Amino acid sequence: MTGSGLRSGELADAAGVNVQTLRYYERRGLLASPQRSPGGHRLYPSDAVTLLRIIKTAQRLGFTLDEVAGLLDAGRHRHRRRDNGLQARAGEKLAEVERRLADLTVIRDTLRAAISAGCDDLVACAGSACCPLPFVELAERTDRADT
Amino acid sequence: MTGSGLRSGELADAAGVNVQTLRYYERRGLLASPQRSPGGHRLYPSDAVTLLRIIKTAQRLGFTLDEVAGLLDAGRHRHRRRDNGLQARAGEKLAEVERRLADLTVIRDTLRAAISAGCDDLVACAGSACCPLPFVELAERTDRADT
DNA sequence: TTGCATCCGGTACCAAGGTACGGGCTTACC
DNA sequence: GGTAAGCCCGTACCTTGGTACCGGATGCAA
Repeated sequence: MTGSGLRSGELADAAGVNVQTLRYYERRGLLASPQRSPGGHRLYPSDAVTLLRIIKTAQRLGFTLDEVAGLLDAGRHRHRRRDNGLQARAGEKLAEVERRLADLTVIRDTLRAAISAGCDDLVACAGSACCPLPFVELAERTDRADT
Repeated sequence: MTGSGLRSGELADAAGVNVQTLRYYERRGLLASPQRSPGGHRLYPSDAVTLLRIIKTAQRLGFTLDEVAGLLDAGRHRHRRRDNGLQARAGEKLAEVERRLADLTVIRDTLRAAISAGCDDLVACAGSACCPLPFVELAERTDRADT
């Protein structure tokens, strides 16, 4: 009978994730341990698909899995003391994304400048005063373009 | 005598990196194996500081260590067949950074919309038609905000 | 009841860029 | 010469978000 729940493969297919990912999310606390069949197979309620979509959306917005778990928790027990809800966390994440955007913009502009200047050899550039690449200043910054 | 070269700790301090990182870069092929003292200690030429700055700058511009190694190689043996030099690679990296910027911009706008709309619970949002969070569309995209 | 697809738990592995640890040797300074 | 700091190498570990593999058990349909 179809009313008894989704098997892990069915849920994975429906949500577009790997079966292993479901078990991983369960370990990480994002998915509650579902009911089991008498033989021990997981049986998920059908709204688990929605939950997975929520997780994927939040992840897409830049939240880590730990943060997603926190967001889901915050929604469940209404512990929200004004600094705990989605609003607050989205605000922080927005600030983070904006910092990252500003940083990437600097990187983009620097790459453009290097291309315009015709730089074609890093070592030669480092020795010439007219190269736009910031060999000294940027050496201090620790974050990279893919962070 | 100071003319004999920098010891690994001195170079690491001068370049602002960890001593272990020097050995790591050597393994990765970014730093050539330096001369050794009679007892086996590394002795770097003083321009190794510049090389490390170059590496850090390229990294900062979004190149991976493998890519940095390629850039340095391309500069050394003049193998450049027009698609191999810094110009070409910077062009590709620029395109990559621009894609990332566009993507982050979408994320930023979505976060702003969620904040404006007053969303404060992901699960509730997923159930309401008026929430600006793209639970369906974005579920398809595999890349996340930190990629 | 047989056979095949699926699922189980546990563990290992992947990328990327390092960082840490341990046991033992070298170097530098007094 | 003594002592402390520094360095050697090899190896293990870290983060994040999964993915792969294994031997064995289960579910389901014919």
